[in-house]
Amino acid sequence: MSKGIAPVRGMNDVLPGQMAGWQLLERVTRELFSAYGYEEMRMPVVEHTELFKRSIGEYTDIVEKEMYTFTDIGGDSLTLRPEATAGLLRAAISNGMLRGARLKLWTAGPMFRHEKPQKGRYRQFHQIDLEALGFPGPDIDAELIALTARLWKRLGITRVRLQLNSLGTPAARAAYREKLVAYFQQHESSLDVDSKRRLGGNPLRILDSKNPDMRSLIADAPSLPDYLDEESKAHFAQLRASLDACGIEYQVNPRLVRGLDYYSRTVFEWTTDALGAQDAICSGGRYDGLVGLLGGESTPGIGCALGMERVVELLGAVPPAAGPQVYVIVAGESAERKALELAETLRDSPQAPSVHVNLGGGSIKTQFRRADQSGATLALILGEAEIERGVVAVKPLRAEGVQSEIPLAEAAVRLAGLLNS
RNA sequence: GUGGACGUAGCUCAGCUGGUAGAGUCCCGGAUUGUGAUUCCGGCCGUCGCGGGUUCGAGUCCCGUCGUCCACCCCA
Repeated sequence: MSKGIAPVRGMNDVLPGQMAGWQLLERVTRELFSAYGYEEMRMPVVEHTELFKRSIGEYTDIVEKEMYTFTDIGGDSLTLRPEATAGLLRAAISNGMLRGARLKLWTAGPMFRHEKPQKGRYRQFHQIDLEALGFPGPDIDAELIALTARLWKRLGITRVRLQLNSLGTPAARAAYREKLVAYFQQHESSLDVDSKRRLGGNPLRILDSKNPDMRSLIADAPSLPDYLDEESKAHFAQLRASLDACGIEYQVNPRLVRGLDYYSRTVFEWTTDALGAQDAICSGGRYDGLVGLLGGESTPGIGCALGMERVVELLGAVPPAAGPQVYVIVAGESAERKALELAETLRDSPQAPSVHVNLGGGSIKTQFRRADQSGATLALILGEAEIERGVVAVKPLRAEGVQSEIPLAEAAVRLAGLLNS
């Protein structure tokens, strides 16, 4: 045996036993998104590096130190997407989908960020992403949030909390940022190491600090809501009124800022107390300037992304898919061919039951154990004795009942009767 | 990127102050001729994460490295 090859750090295999949760999430989101009028689309996993620099922001953690960037054979700088919004907008622009249109779109797939792996944080992770383009008002903001709230309900997830904030227009945000930097510079000596670093890059993130020593300093800092422009205030008030009307609980958190530069006005984040430190399961916001920034006709937009690994973790134990309806036990090598033939005949029949044939041999005892473990409703036993008489033995595995025999020629119909009873 | 804990059969783990690896489970076979639980018997499975060092001798001590987990950081 030669030496094994390890998986790439932070990149996980999803094994058959874990798929039930993923499939449940995928099925429920697909149905729900469609019901709200969102259409699916798919984009490449690789984009030009410039796309992410321009959208996410050159001085964000993601762009500065977390991107999988490489030069391809043609000499282009390409990057494995660290998030979905930029690529989706690029695709909408590239394909001429905007032109004043109102679009509701969703996509899902792997994203890549070179972070230190931790529970709920992986280097390849999966997001489901929703984007609504061309809707300026707070109505879409409210509907999008209502959709996510309904998603948790459908999935049976209860330990979640919604936080909400408005960052205002880029101009208002910039003005606030200046005030904030000035304030923290005055108190630079009391800043911790992380906050000093953030002061130059993303000073708003200082507000998010978990360091208790910073609490009083942060409490006295200029507050973002005081610097909001009138239109943003009105937008936010209408959003809140709509959420109230829909009975969606939320908490306004003036210190909720996002790590991506493109957000404006509404930002929101769903968190849970059930996952440890990586507690954000879905977050997003409005990005009215982003389409223009990427070279498209100025179009308002709002979107959000949910982390599939994290949500699947919250689902807990999802019952596995049902086993086959029948399991064919092959008594003796001489019956192998006939067993395959029988299975194919059954699959050809109008009833088309799900059939597993025992493959790879094994004693009768072992085959019965496999039949039991497969979850099959009925076991069929086919051996030389049965073949000679033109029958197959049938034994119920789940319900009480005795073993019987049915003619091979009528197998499909007779089995259908037994399975329906 | 920083700090801490951990890394022994496919899986869950035991292995005290260093003496040359063990249990349960899983899988396979058997316990009267072709029948799933349980029980019993037998079989299969390990370069003790990897690489150095100390020692007569290391799974057990030291260093490094890789990985996992937790927190910081970041974020979905």
